[in-house]
Amino acid sequence: MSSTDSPPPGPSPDLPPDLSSGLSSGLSSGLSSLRTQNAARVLDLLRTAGAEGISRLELAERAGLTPQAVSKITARLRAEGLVAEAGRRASTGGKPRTVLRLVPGAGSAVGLHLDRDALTAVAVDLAGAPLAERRAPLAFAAGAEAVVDTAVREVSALLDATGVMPFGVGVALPGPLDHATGVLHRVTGFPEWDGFPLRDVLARRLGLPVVVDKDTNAAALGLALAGATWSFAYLHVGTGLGAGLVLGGEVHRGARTGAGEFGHQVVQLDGPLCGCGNRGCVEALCLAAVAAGAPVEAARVLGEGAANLVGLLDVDLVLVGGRTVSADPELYVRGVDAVLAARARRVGGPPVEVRAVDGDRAVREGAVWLVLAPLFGRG
Amino acid sequence: MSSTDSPPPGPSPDLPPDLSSGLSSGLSSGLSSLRTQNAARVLDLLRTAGAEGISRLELAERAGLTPQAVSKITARLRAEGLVAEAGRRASTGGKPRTVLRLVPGAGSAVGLHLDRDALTAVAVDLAGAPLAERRAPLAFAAGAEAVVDTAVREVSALLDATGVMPFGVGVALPGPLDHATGVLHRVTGFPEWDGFPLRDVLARRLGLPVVVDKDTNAAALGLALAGATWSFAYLHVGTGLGAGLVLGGEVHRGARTGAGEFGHQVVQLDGPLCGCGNRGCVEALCLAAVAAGAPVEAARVLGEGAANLVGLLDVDLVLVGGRTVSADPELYVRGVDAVLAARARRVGGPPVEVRAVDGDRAVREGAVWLVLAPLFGRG
DNA sequence: TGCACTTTGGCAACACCGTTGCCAAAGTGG
DNA sequence: CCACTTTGGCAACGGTGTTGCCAAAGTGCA
Repeated sequence: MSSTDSPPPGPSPDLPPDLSSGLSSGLSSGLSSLRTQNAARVLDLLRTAGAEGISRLELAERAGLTPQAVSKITARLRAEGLVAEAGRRASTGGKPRTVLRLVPGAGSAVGLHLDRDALTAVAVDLAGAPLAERRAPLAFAAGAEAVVDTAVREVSALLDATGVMPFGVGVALPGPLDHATGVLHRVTGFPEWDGFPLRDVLARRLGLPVVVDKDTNAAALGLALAGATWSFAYLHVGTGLGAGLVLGGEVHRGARTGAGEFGHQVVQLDGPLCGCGNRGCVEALCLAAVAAGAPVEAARVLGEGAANLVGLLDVDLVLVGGRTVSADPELYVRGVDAVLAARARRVGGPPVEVRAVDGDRAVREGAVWLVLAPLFGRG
Repeated sequence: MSSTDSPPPGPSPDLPPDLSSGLSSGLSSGLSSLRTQNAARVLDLLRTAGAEGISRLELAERAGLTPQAVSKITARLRAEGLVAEAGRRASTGGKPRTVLRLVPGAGSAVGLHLDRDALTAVAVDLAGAPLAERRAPLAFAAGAEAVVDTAVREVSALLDATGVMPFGVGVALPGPLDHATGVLHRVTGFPEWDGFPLRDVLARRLGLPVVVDKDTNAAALGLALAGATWSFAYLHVGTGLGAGLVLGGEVHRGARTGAGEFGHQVVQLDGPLCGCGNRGCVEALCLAAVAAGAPVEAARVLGEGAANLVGLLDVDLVLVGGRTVSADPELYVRGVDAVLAARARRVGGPPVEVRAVDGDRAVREGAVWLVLAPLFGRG
C-alpha cells in the first residue's frame, strides 16, 4: 500500500513501481533496474547493510528469494553501477561469500528543512551520508517569495559546492500542507502562505523534482529507514506539538495527507483555550506547563496524549524529540514512559518502549528520504 | 501491506499471496486460480459489481490491466467455476460486451458473533449474501468450554441446515484478543478467559479454519468491503466503546493486533475513575452521560474523541453504531458531526462525513469477511 | 438487402521474471 | 593431492502479462 491513502490503486500492484508516485517525472530514466519490487527490496537490504556489505545468500534469505534470483538482480544492479563487490567473507569450509555493497556515489539527494527562523540544506549520497550542509536564517513572516528565494539560493550554492546532480529535493516544514500536491495550507500565524504551491514553485525554480512534507513526517520517515521499528510514533515538541506516524513500515499520512495532528488532541474537556480555538488541547496544556517551569507536568500531559495514541494504534515504540525535549530528554522519556507503563499494567501486554531522539537532526536527515525512499521501495 | 503489521515481510511481495496468512492451511487447495494478486483484484471487482456484473473491458480499466490479461484471468476463474458469463450489454456500434458475474454459490463462509449475552451464526455465499442464520442465548460468565460447546452446536446445526461446506468460520467478539494467534486476553469481568486459545480450540472442534477478531474490527472490515470508503473509523458504542480502523483500505490492527482502544482514550485529565483504572476515559464519560439520561452530552463527548481520532489519522468518514447509538442514531450523528465540523472550520479543509450504521448487523455480516476477504485480496 | 465500419475478445508469439537443474570456481581438511 | 563443502553462474523451464493479428458480432448507411 502506498504511503498516502490514495483511493483506487490504479495500476496493478505488481506492475513496475512507478518512481513518479512521489516525484515529478523524468527521474525513472536510467534506473531501469529498479523495475520490480524485488529489486527495490534487495537494494534496501544493501542500504541497511551499510559499509559492511552483505552476501548474496544473506540477501536471498532476507528477501525471501532464491539465491539465483538474487544473483540476477544484483547483476543488473551492478551493471547500473548502484552495487559493487567489496571483498569476501571468511570461508566456512567452502568458497567464501562475496560481499556486495551499495555504491553511495551512484546518486545523491538534497534535504531542505524550512523552520520558522532558520533554513538547513543538506546534500547526501545514496546511502544518506551527508556530503555538505548549509544553514541560513529565514523569516517565514517575510512571505513565500522571499523564503523561496533563500531556499533556491542555498540549494544552488550547496550543489555548486558538491558538484553533484541530485535526484531531487525533499523539503520538510512545519504546519499543515498537502503532501500529494505540495500545496501549503493555513500556517498558523502566516495566513499569506495559505494555498501556496511550494512544490511546483520550487521544482520550476530549481529544475529538479521536489517533494514536500510536514517536518514530523520527514523525521518519522528518516527514523523508519534508519531502522526504528515497524510501527512507531514520533512526537515532536517544539514551538508546536505534532506527530509522525509509521504504521506497518510506512508513513501514515491519511486520506488528505493531514494525519499527525497530535497536538490539538483534547485531553481536558472545557479546559484552557488553545490557539487553535479548541479547549484543553495537549499542546496548550503541555506548552503551558513548560512555560510555567513545570516540565514534569508537561511530560505527564505528553504521556497521556501518547497513551491515547498507543491505545488507538498499538504501536511498538514512541520516540520523542524537538527543542523542548532536548532541554531534558531523560525527564520526558521517564514522564511519558511512566504513563504508558501504568496503562500497560492495567490493560495487560508488554510495555511500549519510549526513547528520545535529536528532533532537528531527524527532520534534517529525514527530508532527503522523501526523495530517496522510493528507490528502495519505501516510498 | 498485510493488515497486521508483521515486522519483516519474509517472502517477496510478488510471490503468490498465501491464503494461509489469516487462515489455517488446507484452504488454498482447489483455488489455484487465486494465485496472483491481479486475479484477486479482478475477483474483488466482480464481487463489487454484484448481480449486475461487469464487462471484461471495464475490469481491465479498473484493474489497470490490458483487456487480454483480463481475458486470461477470467478464463481461469471461469474454469474454476468462480465466475460465469451473464448476458450482454447493449451494443455501442460494435460487438456488445459480455457481462461477467461472480458465481455466489461457488463458495460459502460462516460468521459467528459472540456477544456477552447472545450468539449469532450466519452462513453466507461467496458474495456475502446470507443463506441462513441462527441465534442462541449465551453466557460469557459460564466459561470458555460452555461457550465453545454452544458455538460448535449452533455452527453445526447451521451447516446441517444449509448443506454447504464453508471455507471457514470468522468469529467476532468483544474484548482484547490477539488476532494473529487467536488467543483471548483479559476480558474485563471474565478473567477466566485470559489466554484461552479460542481459534485453535474452535478449529479443532469444527474441523474448519477459524479466524477470530474483535467485533469492531469485523464490523470495520465488512463496512470496508461494502464500499464505505478508503479510510474511515467505525465507533461502536455498546456495553463498551471501541473503534475499528480502516486505513488505506485495510483494517489497521497494530503491532500486537490491539489497535482500536478508542474508549479508554483520556479526554478529561484527572476526571472520574473508569473501570479500566484510568481517569477521564471517553467511555466512562460517554456512558455515564447515557446513564444519566443526557444523550446530547454523550454525543458531544463521543464527538470530541472522534475529533481527536480524525485529527490524528485524517480519515474520510466516521461511522457510529452499536446499541446506544441505535436508540437515537440521528442525535449521535448530529452531535458528533457538530464537533467535527467545528474543528474542520478551525483547521480548514473539507468536513468529515458522519453516518450511523446498524452496528450489530455490521458485526454479524463483517465476521464472514474475516474468512472471505483474503480470497479477494483484501485480507 | 448488402457492405463498410466499429467494437469485442480469443489465439499465437513474445518478453520478463523467478525457479530448478547442473556444473565450474574456490576454498578447507585429511 | 584428493575428497568434500560452499558459492554462484549458465541454461532450460514455468508462469504471467503484453503485443500483433484476426475472427465474431453487432450497427448504420446506401
